[in-house]
Amino acid sequence: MQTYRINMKRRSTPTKEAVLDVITKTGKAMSQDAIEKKINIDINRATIYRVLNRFCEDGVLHKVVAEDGKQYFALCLDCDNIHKSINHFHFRCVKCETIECLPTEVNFSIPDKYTVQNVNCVLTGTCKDCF
Amino acid sequence: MQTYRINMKRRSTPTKEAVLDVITKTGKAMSQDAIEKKINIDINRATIYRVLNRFCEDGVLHKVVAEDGKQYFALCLDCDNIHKSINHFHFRCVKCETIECLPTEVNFSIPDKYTVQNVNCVLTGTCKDCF
DNA sequence: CTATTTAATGCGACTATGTTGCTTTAGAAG
DNA sequence: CTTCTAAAGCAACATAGTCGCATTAAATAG
Ligand SMILES: [Mn+2]
Ligand SMILES: [Mn+2]
Ligand SMILES: [Zn+2]
Ligand SMILES: [Zn+2]
Repeated sequence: MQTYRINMKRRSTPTKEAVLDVITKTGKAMSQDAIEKKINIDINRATIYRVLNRFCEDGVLHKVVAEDGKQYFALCLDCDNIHKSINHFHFRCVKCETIECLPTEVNFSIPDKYTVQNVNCVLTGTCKDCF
Repeated sequence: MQTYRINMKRRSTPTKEAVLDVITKTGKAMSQDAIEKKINIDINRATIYRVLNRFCEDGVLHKVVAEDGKQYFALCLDCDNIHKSINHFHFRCVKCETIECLPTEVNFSIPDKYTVQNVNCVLTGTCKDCF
């Protein structure tokens, strides 16, 4: 057993605001480079990753790894409201290259003695806008 | 529409045999570097990737991308026999660092106008051997 | 307001992971 | 053996993500 304590000493910085802002406005899961491109101010690559990971630790964002091997970060607001839980499917459109959280819950039964800590499910294809 | 033709002119080489052999014996999904380490003969990195991708094209192997962003390759024999379809869950054990195909089928409903071409579902946690 | 503390940033170096172009090697078939 | 060309080797490249360390700048105390 391990004690887990959320770091409460977060400082509010322009970088954090900008990153969260662009993800919120886009309404999709975004990669580091997509965020960097869409943001007006110049933020270092490593910093963006650190900001994103901090947001994940704090439960503001959640991370998805698509079959392109890249990490995508999406708001967790959707998880609580629209989606049932954090275990929802994600959809990657090969045409518009966007990743979105689906309202579809991931259901599974797991063999005996297995313990699941994380779920990463991505469906790939064509989205409603690119049909 | 595009005509798709499977390349029938595959040659049998020691490399192909060795790669398929180690994957078969391990019985798990393996990454390029794991294969290279476990193989006795010295095979170039790029060659291993090309062999693996060719096997995928030919339906011998299938590829899974885990949340570590790496590609893992597993036998498709299991898909036909043990598993119901190619759309099965995969399990990544954080302790023994192995990835295996689960007999658990992936079921989902997709919103209207979405078309699914590929499914990539990985559960992470502790496997039965590491419990 | 200034001074102090330390979280956050920038920068550079570094580690994979995977791909591609091009030359060389070696299966398969006649 | 000769021919054809798939496959292998090699090197270069691209991208993704991390880490150490110096610097900057929020937060807070005084
Ligand atoms: Mn999501
Ligand atoms: Mn599988
Ligand atoms: Zn789309
Ligand atoms: Zn295990």
